[in-house]
Amino acid sequence: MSLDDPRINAIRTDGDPPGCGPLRSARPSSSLPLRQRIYEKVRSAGRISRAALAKDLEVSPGSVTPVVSDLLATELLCELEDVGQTGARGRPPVTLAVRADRALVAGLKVSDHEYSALLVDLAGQPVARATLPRAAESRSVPRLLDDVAELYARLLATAGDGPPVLGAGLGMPGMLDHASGRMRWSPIMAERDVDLAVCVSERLGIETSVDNDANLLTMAELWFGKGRALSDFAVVTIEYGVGLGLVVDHAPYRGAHGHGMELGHTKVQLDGALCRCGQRGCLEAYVADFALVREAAVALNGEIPPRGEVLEALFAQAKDGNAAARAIFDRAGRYLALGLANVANLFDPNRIILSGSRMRYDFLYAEEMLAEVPGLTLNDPPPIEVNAWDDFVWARGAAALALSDLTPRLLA
Amino acid sequence: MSLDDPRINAIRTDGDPPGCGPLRSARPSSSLPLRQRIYEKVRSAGRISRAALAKDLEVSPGSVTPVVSDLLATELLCELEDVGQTGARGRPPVTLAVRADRALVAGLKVSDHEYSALLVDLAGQPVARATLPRAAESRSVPRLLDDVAELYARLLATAGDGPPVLGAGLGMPGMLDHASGRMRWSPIMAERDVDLAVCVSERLGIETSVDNDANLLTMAELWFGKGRALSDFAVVTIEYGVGLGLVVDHAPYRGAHGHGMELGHTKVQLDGALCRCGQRGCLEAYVADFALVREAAVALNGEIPPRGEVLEALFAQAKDGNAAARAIFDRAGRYLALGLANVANLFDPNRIILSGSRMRYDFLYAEEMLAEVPGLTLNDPPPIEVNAWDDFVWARGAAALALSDLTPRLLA
DNA sequence: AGACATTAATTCGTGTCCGAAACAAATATT
DNA sequence: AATATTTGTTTCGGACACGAATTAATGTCT
Repeated sequence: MSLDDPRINAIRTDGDPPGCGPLRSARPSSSLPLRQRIYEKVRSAGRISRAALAKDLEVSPGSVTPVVSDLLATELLCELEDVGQTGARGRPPVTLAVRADRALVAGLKVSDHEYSALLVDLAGQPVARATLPRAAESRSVPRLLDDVAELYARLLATAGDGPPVLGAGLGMPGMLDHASGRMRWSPIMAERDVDLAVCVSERLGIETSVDNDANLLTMAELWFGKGRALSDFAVVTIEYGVGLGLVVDHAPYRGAHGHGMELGHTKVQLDGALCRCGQRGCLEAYVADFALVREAAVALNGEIPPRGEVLEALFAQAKDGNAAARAIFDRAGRYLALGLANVANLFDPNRIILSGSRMRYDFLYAEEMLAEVPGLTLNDPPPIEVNAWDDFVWARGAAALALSDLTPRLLA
Repeated sequence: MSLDDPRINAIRTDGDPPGCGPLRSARPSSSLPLRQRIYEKVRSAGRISRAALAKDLEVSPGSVTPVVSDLLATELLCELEDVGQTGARGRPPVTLAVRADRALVAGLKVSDHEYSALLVDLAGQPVARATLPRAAESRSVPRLLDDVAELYARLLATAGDGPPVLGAGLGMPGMLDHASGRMRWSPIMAERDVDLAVCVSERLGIETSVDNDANLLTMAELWFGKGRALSDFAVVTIEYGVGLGLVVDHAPYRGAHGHGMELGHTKVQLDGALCRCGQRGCLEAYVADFALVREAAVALNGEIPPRGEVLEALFAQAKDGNAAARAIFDRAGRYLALGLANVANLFDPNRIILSGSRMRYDFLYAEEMLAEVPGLTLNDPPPIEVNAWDDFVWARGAAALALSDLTPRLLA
């Protein structure tokens, strides 16, 4: 099989490591069956030999061979014969890779204005994408199911014939519990306490996991992004509100109740600015869109641009030297720095990743904002970096969620 | 062997469950060898039959018998024959318990004014205690080692002859990394970056683990306190500063770098009150002793009591109707509530335990302070409770640390 | 060219761990 | 006394993985 063979995962050309998924398994050695550890290691590494597998997993070579043979026989792995280029002495290793074409999983993301979807193979490579505009009045669960089914149908149509789709992940804003599959509440839905995973699984006819959007982003960073090599990190995102995802010991941490972490509603000021949640002093009330927009009228001398363009106009003014506009962003930036510092102080992560769509952090003058953080943390703060993705990150994270839930079933 | 036999752990008379240690093991099933899981389960339960062991650990009864037989043979467990009181049909179960008298571990605590130490048996029951006043000038590592050795000698003298001491735990304020055994920095020491665990192990002649004081308290709650049955909780303490300990999935979480969490230096106000750390707006700068004391002069009309009695005098005045004194405590309480709310928002724990010595939370009018928290969290806050211990909690936590580190060695 | 070193992968014997089920023991109920 | 019920033990077998010896495929050295 050649490297161009579509069955194996494509070679990345950028500096990122190949493969997908966390670089080290979450559990300590010997918790999971060797079969799963080997498969996940191959997927994570992208391409790896048996000998390297044995060394990395700290098992004897004699234990690797039969497991790999079985995985080859069931066509979950394949051998790449023409890798050549040894240069070293000794018998050249046989490179292994996952059979990416054995199955696909779908990642689905519901947001307030648009649905997006991605189909990825078992190596995590996208093979198809689709979007669907969201009708504003679509706030009921039956309607949601219709929309998701439509989105999924479009996705399958785009992909054409191919491997079977064996799992899906679905994400949306709100309080969603991945473990139970329940949606407790969502800002874009009227109902509460819905068994969303069950409903969607039945409607789509495939096993579906659900999670909230901040956790999707965290999964995207853990599986495909800058968090793959880190044991403990935090993901902060600014979209509708301020979201937070945590990774503890290479695994996503969802708290005791399974809902998300609420960085956006941590209090940064007693009796501070009013927040959408009805409380005062929330970080969101200083950093989120609505917080900036509500002050924009002053800076723009009452010339309110059409809805949806306020931030852009304000940003242009700030760059143009408008002191009031600049002051708005400055304060938001300082408060965001404070929020990040608090995350660093409370969690002591390896790194904080500001993730999401690009512009948000431009608005906040990321460089200047980040420069404030060291003055607000007791120890040296962890490296903080901005990771800008395209609009399909969320779907990518949902696909990672589906993939991580599918893997045990696939290997069983 | 009767229940009065000193070899088994004493029966608790209060409502707490018997035994010590987390009620569920941190790791998923089958990660640790069954031998260790059984021993820890017996210790955790206090008294338990083989059949119950099999059911609780989800292993077959046939797997339990040989392991227990071996543990009986090596005198790590014992059978209690006269428990009787079956009342039920069928063969009465044979109750097992750990042989508490097989060995002891020491818990040592260094603070700014006093050293305290506790000797506990393998069931976690204290068998001896000792204290040693600390000389103010004692800020060097050699002197610390001398003092700790003296403390340990006193402890052994108090205990008299008995089982061997097989391990010790040592805690002090500052940034201590349990995993590496290093003290990066401590407010009560002049040196930095000391391999403390190695030094103390050599000096005392027994295997010693180190950790910071907030984590000791967390261990105490996890092993002996209200956290035993919880999977995820936070421990907040107010002593010299404001400390935080976290338990994630039944195991203490120490962050990526092994130092403690810095709740006391999370920022609750931009450009707020000046903190000892040199930054502004830290929670500590509103809640810790020094924050209250520096405002006391105003409330006490310049009549400054002798050092060390300021808080008591201020508290008395506040209770007596002094509005200024009351305002000082009120503000501190509100900020503490804010800090607790932030912990709840960021961590989503099962519970938050305010732990430490009793008076601190009286100062802060715990009831009224706690009533503020729900107004500051997005979701319903977790139950928050005050757990008041005596002055030996820290040593107790250090002993728990030693015990948890000793167990694998003991069973090997 | 051929012996040798080196690295990769397989085979095979062994041991550990644990589950399933049959069996033995000790009690209460009928 | 017979039976039901629950606890604990024994035995067999299977799954899993280690480790040593073996086979395989290359580069290096003389």
